[in-house]
Amino acid sequence: MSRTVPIGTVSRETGIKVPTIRYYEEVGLLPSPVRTDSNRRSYDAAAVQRLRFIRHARELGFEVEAIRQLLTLSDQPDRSCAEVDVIARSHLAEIDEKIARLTALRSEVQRMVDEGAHGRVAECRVIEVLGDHATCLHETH
Amino acid sequence: MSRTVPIGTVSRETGIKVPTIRYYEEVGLLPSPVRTDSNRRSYDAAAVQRLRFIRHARELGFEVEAIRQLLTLSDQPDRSCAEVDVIARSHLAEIDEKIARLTALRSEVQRMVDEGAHGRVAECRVIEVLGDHATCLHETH
DNA sequence: CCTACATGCTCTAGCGACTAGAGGATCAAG
DNA sequence: CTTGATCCTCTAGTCGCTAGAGCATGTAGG
Repeated sequence: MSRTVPIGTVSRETGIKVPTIRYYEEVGLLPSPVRTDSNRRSYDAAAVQRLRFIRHARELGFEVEAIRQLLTLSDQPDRSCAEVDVIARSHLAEIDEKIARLTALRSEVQRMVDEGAHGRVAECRVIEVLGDHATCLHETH
Repeated sequence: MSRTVPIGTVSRETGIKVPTIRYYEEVGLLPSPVRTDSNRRSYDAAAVQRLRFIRHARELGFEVEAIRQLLTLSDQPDRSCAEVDVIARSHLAEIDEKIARLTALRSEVQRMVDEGAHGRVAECRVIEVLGDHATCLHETH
């Protein structure tokens, strides 16, 4: 029927390393593919698509568990949409928090660089700055 | 001379868990403190300050290795400022990249939520969206 | 003074999400 | 037919912790 390809090709096409693909299979993100006579994994287009999805989701910060949930839901697309929405929304909140923290960090480090930059002073401010001031982030987690 | 306190107190004061403090000692972020007669760690104010620095730096996304560098430099504050500056600047670049990726992610997931939200369609778009579109981030790392 | 119980110690093992390497089989090209 | 790339399984390592076992101390109440 449709062409199937070996794991190295899939790796090249998806940008996911070979051992990582095997790892995804092991932890149940990717169904075990058919094997050739000589026991080699052989993937079809659907598997490649699924891996592409996994890759993007990982790149975008989803944890493997969240991806597993999304994939499970999408595999049985009935009572799914609402649940997917919940997962996506909670992830959205996470993202917003990460961005907020990183933005705070940015200005903190920027200040370090700015203040440290005029170079003369024997004692650099960096440690003080991080030791004393970064209190604004204390209860953010 | 100055009062020294046990590890539990330090933990409470810094918000770092006891095993984590011992871990930081093990990996060389924190010098081994003096011990009491009964072999218990006893920390002075400097150690607490150093731990506070470590905590903030970790919270702000510095890796342990970067923190080690910063602390090493600040321990010998001569030829240090320029180097600290280099480290801080390279971290600044990292942060900017992270923020950029997360912002892209945010709109991606937002779109997922928006498009998925009108609920009727039996087949949710989420997987497609992540599988096909997120290509904008491909070569960013 | 004795008993609880909290706190400390060391040591080992586990987590997530990979990554690297050993040691061996198989394939495709020259 | 040999070379080199690719594949297989398996084990162990990475980072930054975290949890637990099993034991030794410290502190407070009765």
